[in-house]
Amino acid sequence: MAKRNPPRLSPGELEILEVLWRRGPVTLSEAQDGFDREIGYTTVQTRLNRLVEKGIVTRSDDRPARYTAAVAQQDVSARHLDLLVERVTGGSVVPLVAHLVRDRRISADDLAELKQLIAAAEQQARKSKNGKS
Amino acid sequence: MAKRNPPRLSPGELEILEVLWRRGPVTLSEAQDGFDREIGYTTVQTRLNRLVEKGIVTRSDDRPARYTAAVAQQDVSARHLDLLVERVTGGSVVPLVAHLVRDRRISADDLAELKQLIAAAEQQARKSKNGKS
DNA sequence: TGCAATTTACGACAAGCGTCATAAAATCAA
DNA sequence: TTGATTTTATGACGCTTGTCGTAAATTGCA
Repeated sequence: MAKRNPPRLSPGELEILEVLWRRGPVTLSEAQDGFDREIGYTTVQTRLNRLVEKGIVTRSDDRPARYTAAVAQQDVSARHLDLLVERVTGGSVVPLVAHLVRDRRISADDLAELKQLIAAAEQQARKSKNGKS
Repeated sequence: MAKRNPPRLSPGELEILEVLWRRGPVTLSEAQDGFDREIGYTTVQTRLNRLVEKGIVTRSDDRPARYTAAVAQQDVSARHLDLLVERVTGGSVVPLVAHLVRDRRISADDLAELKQLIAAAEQQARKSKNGKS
C-alpha cells in the first residue's frame, strides 16, 4: 500500500505533480522539459525519487523509467482547500469563493456552471431538511 | 518598509497567524494559550520572532511584548488560493468552488450569499461587455 | 566496435522550519 | 529586600526541501 498522502505538498512537489497531471507518464527528461523554468536534470531526478519514496508518484521498471502521479489532482486540491478553510478563514467558505468569483475575473461559462452547483447544493439541503424525522 | 510577504506561509506560520487574527495583539503566553494543542513556550517564541524578522508580524516595545499580524487574513487566503488555482487546477476555478460548495456541506445562509456574489459577478461581466468600445 | 549521449545511482550542501533548552533580565509579590 | 515567576535573548538539533554534482551503467549511432 502506498504511503499515506501527506496533509500538504510543498511548492516543489506541486510543481512536479502539475507536470505529471498535464502530460501523463513522463520520463525524467520529459518532466524537465515540462517545467516553465530551467531546473537541473538531477534536481528533477531527486525530486521525483523522493516522491516515489513517499508513494505520491510511481515509477515504471523500463528504461528510461516513466513517472506517474499516484494522487489525483482533485484530491490534492481538496486537501489544500480544506487546510485553507480551517487554518486561514476559520471554517468560513464564503471569503474563499468570493475571491475566486470576484477578484479573479471568472468567465461567463464558469459563472453559469457555478450557478448550477449552488442550485444543486440548495436542493440537496432541502432534501436533507425534509428527510429529517 | 516591511519585508515582502512570502508567496506562501508554512503550516506553523499559518497556525500562529490564525491565533493573532482571532485574538488580536497577544503576548507570548496568550499566543501559547491560543493554540488548540500543547506547544512549548520557546517554540512559540522562536516562531513569533521569525515572523517578526520577516515583517509578517509586528512586536510592541512594552513588556511583555504584544504581537500583531502585519498581514491581512484575506490577503493570505487570496494568495494561497491563487497558488492553488495556478499550481493544482491549471487555472481552473470551478473545481475549487465545487469542492467548497458540494463536499463541505455549506449552510443555507452561505449558499444565499454565494448566489448574490455570482449574480454580482454576472452583472459586472455584462457591464464590461457593454462598456467595450 | 567505440564513442557520444542519456539515464541511473548515490551523494552532499544550504536554507527553512519545527522543536525545545538554558541563562540572564525584568517583573511581581510577600 | 528577596525569592518566585515571567519574559527575553540566544542557541542548537533534526528533518524536510531545493539545489546540483560526479561516476557508473546503459543506450544510441556512426
